[in-house]
Amino acid sequence: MPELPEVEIVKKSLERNIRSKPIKRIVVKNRNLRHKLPKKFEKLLTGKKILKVKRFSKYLILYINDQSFLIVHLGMSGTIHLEKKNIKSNMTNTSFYHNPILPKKHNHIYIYFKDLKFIYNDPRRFGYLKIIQNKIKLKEHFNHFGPEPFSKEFNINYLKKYFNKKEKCIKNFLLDQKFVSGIGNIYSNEILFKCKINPITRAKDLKYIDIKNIIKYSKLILNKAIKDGGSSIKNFKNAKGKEGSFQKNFKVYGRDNKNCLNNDCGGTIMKTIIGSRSSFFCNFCQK
DNA sequence: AAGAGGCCCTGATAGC
DNA sequence: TGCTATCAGGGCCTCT
Repeated sequence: MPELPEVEIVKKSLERNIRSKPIKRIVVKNRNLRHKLPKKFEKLLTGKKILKVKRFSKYLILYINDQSFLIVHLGMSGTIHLEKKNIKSNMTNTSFYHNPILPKKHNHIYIYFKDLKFIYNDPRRFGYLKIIQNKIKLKEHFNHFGPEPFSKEFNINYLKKYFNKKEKCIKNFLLDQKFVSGIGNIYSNEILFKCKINPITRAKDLKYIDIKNIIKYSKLILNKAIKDGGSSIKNFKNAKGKEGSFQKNFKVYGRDNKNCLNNDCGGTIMKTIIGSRSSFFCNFCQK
C-alpha cells in the first residue's frame, strides 16, 4: 500500500505521538506476518523507550534506548493506528493518512504506552516488524538499497551509469529498490507521465533530457505527495480524519480510458501490464 | 548476471 | 443472492 510519501506521513505522526515514551506492554494477536514475529519480541521491547522515529525508503525505523532498532514495513495493506486512552468515544486518534476508524479485523500487534496504544493492522500480512540489534546490523539491512530520490547520489552520473546497456524498461527500474528507494507503482506511473516517457522504454535508450526529468520529477512528485498528506485510495465511509489528498492529483493512475490532462494533448490514458503491475500512460504525449 | 515470473495473503468489486 | 475470477499501494525467491 504505502510508498515513500505515505510512510513519511506515518513517520511524522509517530514522531509527534510516541517519541520518548516508555513501552508499558505489548500484546501480539498474530505472529504470522511476512516474517514470523519471534517469541522474544515482547520481552525485548517492554519497558524500553522509543528515542526517535526515522524513515528510510518505505520503512519506519524506531530508535530504542538500548541501541537496538524496531523496523516496520507496511507491505501492501499495513496501517498503524494510535488510539488515545481514557477517551469515552471509540474514535481513534486521527493523525494518519488512512482510515481514522479502527478496523475490527487484522489488528495483529498492540503496543501500549501510558496514554495511548499503537495498533498494527495488516489484512494481507505482507508487512512485518523486526527488531535489529545494533547500528551495524541496521546498516546491513539497508545495504542493498539504492538512494532515495531526494539523495545527492541520485544524480545524472548515477543514472547514466546504471542505465548503461540495460534492457529493462524504465518503469521496472523505478520500482526496483536496488536502483532507487521508495518509489512504488502509483508514483512511478505519475513520474513517467510528468517526464513524458513511455513506461516500456528501455533504460539504455533514455535521452539525457529524460534522465534529467526523472531526477527532477521524482523529487517534485514525492515532495508534493508528502505535502498533501500522501494518497488515500480507498473511500472510507464517514471518515473525518486527516486523509491524504494526493490522489486528487493523479494524472494517470487509475485513469485508464480517460482524457489526458495535459493541455491540448487530446490523448487517452492507456492501461497495460508491465512486470506484472498495472501501468498507466498517455498514448499521445508518452510516445 | 540480468530479467521475467511466481508467490506470499485477504478483501473488494465486477461479471455471470 | 451467490458464485467465480480478477485485481490491489510490495518485495522476495527461483528459474532461465
